[in-house]
Amino acid sequence: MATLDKITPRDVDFAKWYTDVCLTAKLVSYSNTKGSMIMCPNGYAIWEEIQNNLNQRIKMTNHENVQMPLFIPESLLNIEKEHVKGFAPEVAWITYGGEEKLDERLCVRPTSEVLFCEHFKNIIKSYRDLPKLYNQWCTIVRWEKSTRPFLRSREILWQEGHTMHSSEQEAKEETLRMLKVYEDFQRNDLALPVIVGRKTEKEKFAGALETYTIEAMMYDGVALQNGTSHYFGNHFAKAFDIKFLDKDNTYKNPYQTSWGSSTRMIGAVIMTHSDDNGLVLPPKIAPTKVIFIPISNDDEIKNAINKISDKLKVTYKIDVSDKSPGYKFAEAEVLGIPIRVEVGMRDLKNNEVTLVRRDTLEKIKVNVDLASDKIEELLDTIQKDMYNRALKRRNSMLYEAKNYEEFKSLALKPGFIKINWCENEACEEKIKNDFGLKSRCIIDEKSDGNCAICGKKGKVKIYFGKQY
RNA sequence: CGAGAAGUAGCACAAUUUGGUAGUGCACAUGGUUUGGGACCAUGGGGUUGCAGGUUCAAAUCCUGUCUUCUCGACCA
Repeated sequence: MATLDKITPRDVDFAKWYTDVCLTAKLVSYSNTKGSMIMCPNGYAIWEEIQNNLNQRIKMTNHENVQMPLFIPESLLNIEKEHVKGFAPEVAWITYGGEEKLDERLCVRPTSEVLFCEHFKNIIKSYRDLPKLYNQWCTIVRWEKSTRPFLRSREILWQEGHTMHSSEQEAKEETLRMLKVYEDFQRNDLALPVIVGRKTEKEKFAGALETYTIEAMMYDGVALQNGTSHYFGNHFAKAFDIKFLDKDNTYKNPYQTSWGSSTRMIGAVIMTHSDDNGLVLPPKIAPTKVIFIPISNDDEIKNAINKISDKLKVTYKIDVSDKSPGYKFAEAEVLGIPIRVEVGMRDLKNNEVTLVRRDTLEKIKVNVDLASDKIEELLDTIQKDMYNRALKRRNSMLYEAKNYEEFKSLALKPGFIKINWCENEACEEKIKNDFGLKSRCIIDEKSDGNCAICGKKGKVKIYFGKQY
């Protein structure tokens, strides 16, 4: 049964608090291979909720799920030069099959662009075959040097969409459409007030022409990149010789996109919403929305619970273990269950039960007959309140700098700094060297002033911030 | 990958300095009494001290290597 260890307070040691929450809520367990975590039932159930919600959105936008191979032959990976250059330092290689050394090394996919391209080459012949809108849920491997549960691992659970289009414009629209899908999902379901924009040349995906990103700000003001959507143009198509016969009876190379999001989103949810008592889950992705805690074994209590739960349309649990009520309260909080219902004789004398919100720990007494309606209403309220609270906190850590001096005075504060930028990489580099901050994303393709770093003409508005 | 720290039962720690064959609390199991914020009593089970070598009559303890975790840096769609 559950062991509830003390969680290091969030404001004492944020990093320790984070791992304490992950372990105490039994989301993950360390394995004996660095960077490969065991996702325990509590953690995996959250991932399943995320998958269900996001998968539905992916299907609604007409994408089809497929499953591609785990391995990429070295020669295949090498076809697109920029792409290899970006990924080569972090791929894992298979060099032996059983006892035999392989003639050609196999790379464990760090992302699947080349696999999809190789396949698209075979299945795309005509403009009638386009667009191809594929997605897959899978694991990938990137040999990261330092790892942390959910935030950075070597083995990553994610989804990756890969699409091909007959026109540049359609592909660009797809890139932005999926960015919007991620944004809506993260705002509405994960209650994360994300910042959305374009990555700089320096920060974009290896091989992409444009990379768009979903940036979330954690409780401590540090950024977490929570999903990306890439526009590739047709240079992978050219490199892989993917072509289709268009209406005008000429061969053309299709235009490509890809987009991905991973279990890192769970890390973002934890680092945005959780507290010193443990996990706080947004109701929409909480595997269990409601837990009933009978204070004693009286039949009257059981009856009241059944009466309420029978009417509930959301997933619930009844804690019938023989732990003390106080222990059950604490455990429900560690697990982040949005609402717990305390059912005891004292309240039942007035035909009432007590609802306790996980997000605020507020206790609300309600009539037994009205409880189920009230619970479902309260779940919506909690979802909204969690978003608004996170939004308020994030906004309090957004700054703007007009010049280098202002930037310098803000650089050590937790949060993001917005500036006008000339789009010169030297300025981006300078901020990184001077303050250790990297560009998050370009949020406006126009500027309203000079570059805060060099003072030359500004071209765009961009956020800078520290990242996980 | 560089610098630093740690690893003893599920968890937190003791025994390491001075080598002598591992202990406490919580958790776990059984029975009973309890139950509105981490219950109580009784009994019981659980360890090749991360792993591999070495030194020694003898290693949790000393030495070497290695793995994992944590912190800072570098790296990182």
